[in-house]
Amino acid sequence: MNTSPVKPSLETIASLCKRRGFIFQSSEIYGGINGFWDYGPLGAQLKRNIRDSWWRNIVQSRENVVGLDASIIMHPRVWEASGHVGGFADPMVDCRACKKRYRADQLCEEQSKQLIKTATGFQLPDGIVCTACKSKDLTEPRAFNLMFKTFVGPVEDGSSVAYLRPETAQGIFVQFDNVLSVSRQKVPFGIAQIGKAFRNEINPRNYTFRSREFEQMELEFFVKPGTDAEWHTYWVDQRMKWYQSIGLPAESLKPYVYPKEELAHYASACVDILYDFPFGMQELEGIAARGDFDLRRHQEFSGKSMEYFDQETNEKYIPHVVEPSAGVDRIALALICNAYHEEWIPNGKTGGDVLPAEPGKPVPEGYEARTVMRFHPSIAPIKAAIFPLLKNKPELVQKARGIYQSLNRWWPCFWDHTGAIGRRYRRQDEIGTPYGITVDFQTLEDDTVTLRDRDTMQQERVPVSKLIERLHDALLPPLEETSTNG
RNA sequence: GCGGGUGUUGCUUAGUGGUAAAGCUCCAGCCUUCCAAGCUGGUCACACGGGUUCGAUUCCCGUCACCCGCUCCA
Repeated sequence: MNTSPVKPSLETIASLCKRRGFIFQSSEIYGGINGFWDYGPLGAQLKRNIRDSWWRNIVQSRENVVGLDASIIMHPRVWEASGHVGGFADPMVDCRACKKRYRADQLCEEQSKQLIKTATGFQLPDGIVCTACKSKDLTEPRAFNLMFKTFVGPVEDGSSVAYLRPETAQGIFVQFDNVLSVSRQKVPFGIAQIGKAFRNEINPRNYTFRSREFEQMELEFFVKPGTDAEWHTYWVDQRMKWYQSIGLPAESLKPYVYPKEELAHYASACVDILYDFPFGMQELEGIAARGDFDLRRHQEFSGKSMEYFDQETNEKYIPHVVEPSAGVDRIALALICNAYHEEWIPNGKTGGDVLPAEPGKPVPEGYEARTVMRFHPSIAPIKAAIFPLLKNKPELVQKARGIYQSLNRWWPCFWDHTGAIGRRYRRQDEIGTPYGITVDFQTLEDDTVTLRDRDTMQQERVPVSKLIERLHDALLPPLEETSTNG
């Protein structure tokens, strides 16, 4: 049932997220801080569910993938080896006349000149002009270092400089040998990690989509050289299936296959998985075949061997890697956007069908508005809400309370006894709780409750003794395909 | 970073050079035998910092944040 023909605006989404406690602005009482966001009670639970689903799919259900939790701050040489210290600091030039901005090296290259490197930074050679307006009034090249810099220890000098990791992947590469030696894995196998990463984005935008602090879920899957392409295809397929398993419809997702000229020099293939956000098709995840670039670089920079000995073929090689790298916050935002629906439902007297709400138009006579978040039950923050039909009847309240406490042991549940029952259902609709359980007078006679479905608003009577089983089945994540073990 | 817009309570809005109103939400109570009903009461706001002024939420300047477009996107 799709009842929102028109995509909600980002503002509508942000308003609901704040109102219901999914997402707040960071440091809001101080005016906020650009590029940082906090997750409220429901957002924290939603993110937890995303991480759990990913971990279950990538690590728990696969014999040949193991987990890791590396530190955020690593030895600064890690970022020299990874290329982030150099590559993350592209000097930029602004045109004072027409306000265009360029990468200094690209601007020089266009005009067949060479960017001059100085002791302190960069300098434009003579004769460089703005491509757009031909003005010579350009700013000096300014380095935008996109890594957050900090100092380890109390003394802030050059020898104590360190960086907040701009990606979690390097922690995996750096521990490759340790993990290999303790996990009894053989190529092909993977190491997975979830954690925070930090990038000093020039221009954070689109709500939480491009933030300066964000959370990644990354898998480095190590394969025998020459098998990169087939494993890359495999992981693209696996990842597309996972997105659908958490409730993103196939038609809202699109793989973007990088053409050769857009690939990094060491990569043999890269596919982004895009989601149809209110602000356009944007990436949730990138799946790259990176060859042996990372392990080889760390071998060079550390002087430690990253070679793997393949006992079956008696070969020694540095494994190649396929890297599915996903953003938790982007997935959370996609799930929220996808879940949001407004509809007009007939009130009791009128009857008739549920209508999709038309933005900006008044609710028609005989109908009332409903906002409902249609999260997939397996990722909904709250799984069930338990209500006594009336709060001034102690026997109902007591019975319902007992049911709440028994279900609460298994899932995040919500207790609500205030106001009319309809109001309580609607409240839960707006936070996407898939099930409402109501204790009424019949419950006291036959020990059944009503189980109300969020999407259809239909109710059925279920024996209290069957509730856990019913919810268990309904909330189970879809069966996921995990055939990496061959 | 550039240009445009916005900023009054949780949300949507009103309003004023003399410190602010309403609806919804929320909370408490009453009532209520299944979909935002009703009654009574209650909490909560002029983004931040300067300036002008006897007095600024209102006028001026600056800052911050968010939205849109451009730019950027390792």
